[in-house]
Formats: sequence, C-alpha cells, structure tokens
Amino acid sequence: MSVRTRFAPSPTGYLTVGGAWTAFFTWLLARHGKGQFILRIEDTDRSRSTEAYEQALLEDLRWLGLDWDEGPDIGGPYGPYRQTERAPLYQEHAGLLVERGAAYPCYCTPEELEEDRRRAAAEHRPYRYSGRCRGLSVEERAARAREGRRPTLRFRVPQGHPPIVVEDLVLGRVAFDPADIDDFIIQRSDGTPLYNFANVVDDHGMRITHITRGSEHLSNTPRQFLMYEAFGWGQPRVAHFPSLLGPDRKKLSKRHGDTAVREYAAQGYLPEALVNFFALMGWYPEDGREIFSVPELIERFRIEEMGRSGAIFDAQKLAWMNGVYMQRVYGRDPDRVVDLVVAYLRQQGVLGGQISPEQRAYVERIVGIMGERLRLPRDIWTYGDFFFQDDVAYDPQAMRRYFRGRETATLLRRLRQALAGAAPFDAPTIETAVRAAAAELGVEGKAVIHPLRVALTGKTVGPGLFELAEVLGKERVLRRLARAIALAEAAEPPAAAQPAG
RNA sequence: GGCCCCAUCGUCUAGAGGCCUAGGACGCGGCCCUCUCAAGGCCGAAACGGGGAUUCGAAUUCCCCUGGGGCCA
Repeated sequence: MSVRTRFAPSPTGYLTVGGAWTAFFTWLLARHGKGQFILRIEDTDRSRSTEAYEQALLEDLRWLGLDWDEGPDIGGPYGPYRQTERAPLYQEHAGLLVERGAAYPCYCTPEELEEDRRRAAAEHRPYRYSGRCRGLSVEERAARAREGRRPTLRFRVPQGHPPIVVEDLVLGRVAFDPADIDDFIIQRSDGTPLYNFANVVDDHGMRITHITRGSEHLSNTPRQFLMYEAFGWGQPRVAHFPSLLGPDRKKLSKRHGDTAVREYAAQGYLPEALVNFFALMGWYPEDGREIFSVPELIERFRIEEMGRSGAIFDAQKLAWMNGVYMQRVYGRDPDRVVDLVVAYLRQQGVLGGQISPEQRAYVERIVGIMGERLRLPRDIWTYGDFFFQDDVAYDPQAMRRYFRGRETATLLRRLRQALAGAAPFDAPTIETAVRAAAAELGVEGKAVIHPLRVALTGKTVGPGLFELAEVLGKERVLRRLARAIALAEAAEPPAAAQPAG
C-alpha cells in the first residue's frame, strides 16, 4: 500500500516550530514509506489568511528541505489544494449527508445555544445539545426558514452506536463512547464548512492513507470516523503526535512562544540541524546516536517508536547541535558557512553594500581560525568583534586582570618591538617572536600572551592569539599595541582602587 | 462540568517484570590538556509524582489519587 500523508497549515502566520515539527514527522512518514507528501492550504479563515503567508509557508517548508509531491503551487491529481477553492466539494458532500439523513439543518441561533449552555452551567450539569432541531418535520423547518433563520448543518450521531475504537499509530488503542458525543455542526449558517468536516472531505478526496496531526485533535477523531462511516468510506490510519511545550510546560501556540521557523533561518541556523533536532523530540533510535543525516532518518524512522508525552523545545541543545552541523558543513563546504556569516554581518550592519572579494576573503580567514567556537553566525561577533572595529571594546574585567600598570606597559612595549621585526607576519613567526620576548623578559609564555591578547582584542576569550594576530596584520597589531600601552600606563595609579564610574 | 491523552535527571530521552546500585545526550560543576575561550579526555551532582494491588521479584502490569495537556466551546 502506498503511503499518502498531508500537512495542512493555515496561512494565518509564519510556519512555527510547532507546525514545522508536525510537518517534519508527517513528511518523514511519507518518505519512509516511499509514498507521497501532500501540501494543502487550509485558508477557510478568509479574514486572517493571506497570500503572503501562504508563500512564506512554502518557502519555509522548502528551506527545511520538506518537499511535497502535490500542492497548491504544483497541483496534482486530487486538487485543488486550497480549501477556499474546494467550496463546491463541501457543499456537495454536505448535501449527500442530508440526503441520507446523516445530517440535518439546525435553526437554533447562537443566542439560544448560549442560553442552553448558561442554564446547564447554572444547574451544574454537563451541557449537551438539546436536540431541538433533530426531529423537525418538513413543515417545522419551513416555518423556521420563513422566520428568516439561516440553518447550520448538524451531523446526526447515531443512537446506540457501538464504541468507536481508534487504533492510533502513536497512542495505541483509544475507545470513545458515542453517547458522549453531541450532534455537531459541520456547516455554518453562511454555508462554510467547519474544520472537522472539511478535513474529512479533503483527506478522503486526496486519498490520504495516514492522517497525522497534533494530539489536540484526538478528541475529534471519533467525530470524523462517524462521518467516514456515514459516507461509506474506509477509515484512514491515524497518528497523533504529542504537543510541543514551552519552558513553562504549556503547549506552544502562535500566541504563546511558538517561534517562527524563519526566525531561526534569519539567525543563520542550519536547516539540517533543525531537522535533526526535530527528530530527537519524540523519537529516539535504539542505539542512542543523535546525529543523523536526513536519508538516515528516513531509513530508520518508525512511527510506532514515537513517544507519547509532550516535549519542551530545548534551545540550548539546538544550539549545540547547530554547532556540530556547522563543523560538518564547514568541512564539506566552507563557503556555505562563510555565506551565513557574511549574511549575519550584513544584517548587523557590520558589512554593507557590495561585499568585495577582499572582504569575503577576510571573513573566510576569520571563520577559519574560529573553529568550533562558531556554533551560530553570531559567534563571529561574540569572539571576533575586534576583527571589524579598530576601536576595540576593552572588557573591564580583562583589563583589571591583565593590565597591571607600568609593568604591563613595559611588557607590551617589548612585545611591540619584537612584533615589529617579525617577518613574514604569520602565526609561526609571531609565535617565535612572542616566546622569544617572553624568554628575554624571563617570564613564562602565558605571562605575555594574556596581556597581548587583551591588548589586541579587548577580551580573554577567542581564537588562538598567533592566528588572530596574523589575520589582523602587522599594521593593526602595532597600532593597537601602541594604544594599549598608553592604556596600561594610564591604568596604573587607580588600578588598585575602584575605577571611578 | 463531561470525555480523552500524558507522567523517568533542569531538558530531550533509553527502559516493553529480574541484564537497573536506572543508561545516553544537552546543560551544569570539577580535573587534565592548553596562550585564553571553545573543542577533546576523565570524573561528578542530577530522575522512576504519590498510594494501593498482582508477582518470589515492578520504572516496566492493573486500579485510585495528584499534576500537566487537550476536546466539547
């Protein structure tokens, strides 16, 4: 049997991490089964849906590498793939249910229903639909229509129906008692379909074999199964994924902390890292390995192995994983990492306009010496801001620790002299010069290396000193040293006391 | 309110009756390495929500409670 799955987002906002996570597993299920993945746009909420969001949704999905076989942009044999374009289908199917007596018009106004609900609450009994319109005769219906009432359509839940058993691929067997289910509305009085109903019509119409969605829809499943039954259709397989939670253990939603995927893209996260990270929320391979390529994921994924409990999105672990992927990508295709870093630098206004080949080559060298420190593009700044601004930001703590007045000034002066004579100005030569200077001064290497690092970079963290000095170049190194010497001397008298301000 | 789902370290999770003095990863702490940081190596702190029941034996099965999430809206 060929597997067909679908992802059906509403174009009312950007693709969020929660949505992308569901989309990913849905896609994985199709790819694992060598089947099709279908994209459907649920744009029935016309007031909030926009064309721009739809485009953004497609872009973000593509960025993640989730490709679809049928969708609004490429069409397919079971289209259209936008709900607003499928209105006639909903009408037709609603008519079918009415003909069969499986659905009936309900003339109750929202006010009347609200009143019922209020009374139920006041009397401390569960609210149930009164069934007021369930057995209306043709004349009674006509009379209500004459009053100007526009009916909704309700699905008639069969009385005495045996328990509805859902064999969920993730959750296992779940049984629902139909007696607990009220006749539910499938079509609004304006003729538009409700989510549950449109979903059934679309999923069946698109030959979806495996329905996947968030577990918040589990309670809808018996209703949908009842509709499949009324239509005389075979049931699809269903799988309900756990929800993604925020750090407060509350379900992530657009309103509540669910970040847009493009936010991560903008920050320069690697899509392969994000996808690998997604895989580990809810599913774990037997051997405890954590880094998987997409083809490996497709091969090894088993939906039966998915976890059932909600997971919190751990941004820290994502950052770690992104770092792992940064290294891998750098090893294979350094240009991609450089591109990401350049994009970041432009975005921050550090680089502007056309990037010259020289500028790019410079960034390339910096990226090269950053090594594993570069987990995200922004780390270029965290560890290497001094590469881009001559006006070095001296970390006060670093100054206090390594700038000890005249003593340091003397040391730096000696270093400056040694470096002035270093030729060529490359890391090995610089190292030799620095260590020789230390020996002459009768101190250990680190005793001069630390102050030198602070003098050149303003900080105590970052790439190897000799490498960064090389990239900086002799001219800048000497200039910065001159300034640092002045700084060190000036720092002397108040060094012991608390600096004012 | 009714119905449904979930419950192992801070987090992601392994675990499908004895292999568990509960394993891995991120994060955290320490040590080593080292020009710093990062990486790497070693070490460490850190969890089976509570109560019953079944069993020779329960993280693992069943029931109740509690907590969290969801649907009906």
